[in-house]
Order: sequence, then C-alpha cells, then structure tokens
Amino acid sequence: MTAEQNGSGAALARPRKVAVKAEKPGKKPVARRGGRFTKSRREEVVRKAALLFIERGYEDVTMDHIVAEVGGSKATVYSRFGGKAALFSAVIEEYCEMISHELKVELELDLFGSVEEQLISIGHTFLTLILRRQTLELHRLIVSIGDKFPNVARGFFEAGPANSYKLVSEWIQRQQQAGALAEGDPDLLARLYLDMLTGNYQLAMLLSVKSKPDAAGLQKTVETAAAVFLRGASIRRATASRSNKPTATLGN
Amino acid sequence: MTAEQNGSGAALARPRKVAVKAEKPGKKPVARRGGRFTKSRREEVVRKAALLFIERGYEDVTMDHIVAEVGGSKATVYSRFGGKAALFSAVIEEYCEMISHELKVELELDLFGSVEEQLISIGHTFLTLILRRQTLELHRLIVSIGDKFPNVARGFFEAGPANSYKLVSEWIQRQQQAGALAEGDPDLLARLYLDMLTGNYQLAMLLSVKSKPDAAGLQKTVETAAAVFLRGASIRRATASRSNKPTATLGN
DNA sequence: TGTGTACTGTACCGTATCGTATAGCTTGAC
DNA sequence: GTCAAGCTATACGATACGGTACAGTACACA
Repeated sequence: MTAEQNGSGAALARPRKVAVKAEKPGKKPVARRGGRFTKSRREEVVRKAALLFIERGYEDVTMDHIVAEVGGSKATVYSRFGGKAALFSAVIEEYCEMISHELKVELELDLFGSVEEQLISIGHTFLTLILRRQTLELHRLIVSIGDKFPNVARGFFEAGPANSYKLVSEWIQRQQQAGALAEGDPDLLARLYLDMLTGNYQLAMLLSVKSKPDAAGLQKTVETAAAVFLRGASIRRATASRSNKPTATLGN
Repeated sequence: MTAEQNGSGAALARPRKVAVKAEKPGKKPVARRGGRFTKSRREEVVRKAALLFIERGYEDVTMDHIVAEVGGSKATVYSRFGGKAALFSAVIEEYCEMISHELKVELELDLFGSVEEQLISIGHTFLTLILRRQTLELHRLIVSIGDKFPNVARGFFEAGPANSYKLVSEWIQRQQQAGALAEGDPDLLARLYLDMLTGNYQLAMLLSVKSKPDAAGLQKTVETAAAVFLRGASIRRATASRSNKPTATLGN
C-alpha cells in the first residue's frame, strides 16, 4: 500500500557526492524512499519501535536504533512523534491497546467440563500468556520505567492485569450464581486465584532463576492452585468443626 | 575520628589555574579528608550507594552522585570497587545479605493463637514487609537490570522470595505434622499462599496505580486469602460430594 | 621529625546519545 | 511538465557520563 519497496529505489540515479555510493544505495536493509506518512506507516513504526523497547528496555534503545529498524529518517520520527519520551509513550500505549484486545479473545475461550476443569483451563491459558517471553519483557519494561511514564504504566495495568482480573471475576460470578462457588467478593477472589498462579514463575523467570516454564511443575502448580481455590471458595457442605475452623468470610 | 574538616584545606597554596578557586574550599556538605579505607568505611559506602541505586535506579545514578553522597573522591571509589558495574554488584549483593538476616528475624515472629490466626499474622507481616517503599524500589531495581547482573538477581531472589517461601513452608510442615493441614507439597503451598498476598498490591504500587496500601482492603485481602488457603488446604472432613468435587491432590 | 602510601579534589578525555539543521530527492496534485 | 510539501540521508552541536591522570594532602609508622 504505502509504496514500500517499490523497486525503483535500486535503479534510481542518485548523483549524490561520491559515485561509488550509488552502488551501495541503502545504508541498511530496510529500503524506504519517499512516500507519505500514512496511517499504516505509523502503525508499522509503532509496532517495530515497541518491539525494540520491549526487547532492550528504554535506556538501551537509541533513536538511531529505532530509525535503523523502521527505516526512514530521524527527522521524520522527530517531526511525527516529538522525541524519545513521546515516542515511547505513544508506542507502548498503542501496543497495550493491541494486547488488550488479544487478551480478551484468548481468555474468553469456550470453557467446558466441570468447574474444576474450567478453572484449570483458565489457569493454563493465563499462565501461558503471562510467561511468554514477550509478556515478561513488557512487564519488566513497565516496572523499570517507574514513575517516569505514569500513563504508560496505568495503560499497561488496565490492559493486562486489570483485564485478566475482570474476566476471571465474571467467571466467578457466574459460578456463584449457579451455586458452584460460595458467596464472596468475586474481584478479590479472582485476584487471589490469578496471583497464586503468577507470582512464583513470573518473578523467577524475570530474574533468570528459572529458565523454562517446565511443563510438569507448571501443571502441578495449576492443579494445586485450582484445588486449593476450589475447596477454599466452594460451597461449604460439611459442618464447621474443630479448632482450625475458618471463621473469616470470603470477603463479603 | 578521621580528621574531618580540619580546615587546613582553605589555606593551602595551590597555584593551579585560577586563584579564586582557593576561596571556595568545600564542594559539598559531606566532609571527609584523609583517613584509611577501613571496613566500616566500606560498609558506609556500600550502604549509601545501595540506597542511591534503590531510590533512583541503576542508570539514573552517576558515579559523581555516589561520590557526592558518600564523600571522598572518585579515584578511591574506582580503586576500591573497580567501576560502576562492579560497585553496583558488590553493593546490592551485600545489601541483600543484610536484608536476608532481617527477614528471618521479622518473619520468625512468635506465633500464637489458632492456625488461622497464625496464618493471618504471617500474611500481615509479609505484606507489610513487601509493600514498604524501600522493598518495592529494590524489587523494581532488580527486575529492571534484567540479565545484566545475574548474580545480583539470584542473590536477591535467594535473600527475599526464596527465604520467605522457605520460612512459610516450614510453618506449613509443622501444621501438617500436627494434623492441622492436609498433606501436600509444603513448598508449593507456601508459594501459593504468599503469592496470593503479593501479586495484586505489589504490582499496583510499583505502577503507581495504588498509592497507599489502604489498611482496610489489605486486611480484607489477608483474611480472605487465609480463609481460602485454610479451607483449601485443611484436612477434609466432609464426604466428598457433587460435581464440583475437587479431584486433584494438593501437589503430593 | 621524616617518609612512603593512600586518599582528595579536580581537570580532562573519549564516547554515546538526544535532538537539530541542511541539502537534495520523491511524490502527488494540478 | 511543474511545483510545493514532505521525506531521506547525514552531519553536527550540545551535553552527560564513565573512567583516568595528576598534583597536592593527610596519616601511619618509624
């Protein structure tokens, strides 16, 4: 669409300064000459720049890196985005909106089977998503920028964690209405369940203490978490008993 | 002890370049002149530099900042630590060892009361520790350095999370031996409980989505988490029933 | 009191990086 | 074809920072 790689670049006569230069027309593999800054072009820049930031962190990505990656010229990037900080904000915010939609699709999987099976399925989907390399690096990036980009941090929280909590909360409400789970604040219960899954693996992988998610341990974690949660939050059917009887409610 | 600010500096004849310079002898409030690099002096440097890194992050602390903060000269810091990266490693590793000991003391509080009361007490102690500004910023720092300082990351993990998991795991084992909790992998159960508490608040505060821990919500979180955990992991006493009957074991 | 070692204070170097300026080329509208 | 607007390529300024050099000073010890 945007006249990318329209081939003419290779043959164009460009009597620049040195004749030799004409034989090595591109300084970089990304060939882009001319063309207006269309919407799709902007999306391309956003996507590529976002990946760069996510892979290498804010400080370790220079504007020259970005230009080399997306093609075009530095001047254009500055005129279109305004500077490194502004580019970063725009880029990560738009990226978060993208994953927000993906997340809804991924976690809204058609669930079937018993309550426990559904819960395990939710856990697996969630953990798999959370432990993807790209998700981890995005998490690292957002945490590391601290309070420098509050809008970016908030956008990430809404797009990622808050979204996940909300989806699981809605599932819990449905189970409560169906009588499969005891009453209790569904938002809080959703947080507890997802956090149970997340904490250990996520931090260990961010810190390179664990290299791989290791399927067996992950399976065990999800199953145990689901079992604990389900017993803990399910309808009480036995008479309360002995000294270790829980007295607190489930956050009503 | 170390002849600080003995004033003679003002009178020294140093025909450097500009004579005016001699009239503004002290560049900074931290007065330190002479004195050997004793062990306590090293500890002072480590402590102050660590706080700087924790407060402002690796990239945003310059060697000049550090020297200004700890006093002395740049040359000494370089000769004693070897450079910024080495200083950072040494400083954060030693700092982690310090908090490792503190953690053991803090979490080894004399516990009393019912199992649930003990669990709630553990939860409160842990959450309070985790949500301290300094702990959060240390966490941010370690996550943000990524794979650049693997030893630092590992040291932090051992000193913080791994330590906490271990202490709670031991408590769980004691409860299991006393028959108050069902059998099941105590390490895994400890992780699940602590992660339940951590996730939500920690990330929200790191991202400035929540400003304060807000005592009421925190209380509710701990109590609900304890209730869910306790019901989920306690000895089954009712006959298993209906369709939502948990079938998984607790990670044996 | 004299001497060597270690520390201080500061200037300086090299490099990296953000951001701007400039000159020429491409494109799309007329 | 002509032309204005926008893009490319590149050079360059300004600044910041890690690290080193060096002259001078303080302290330990004899």
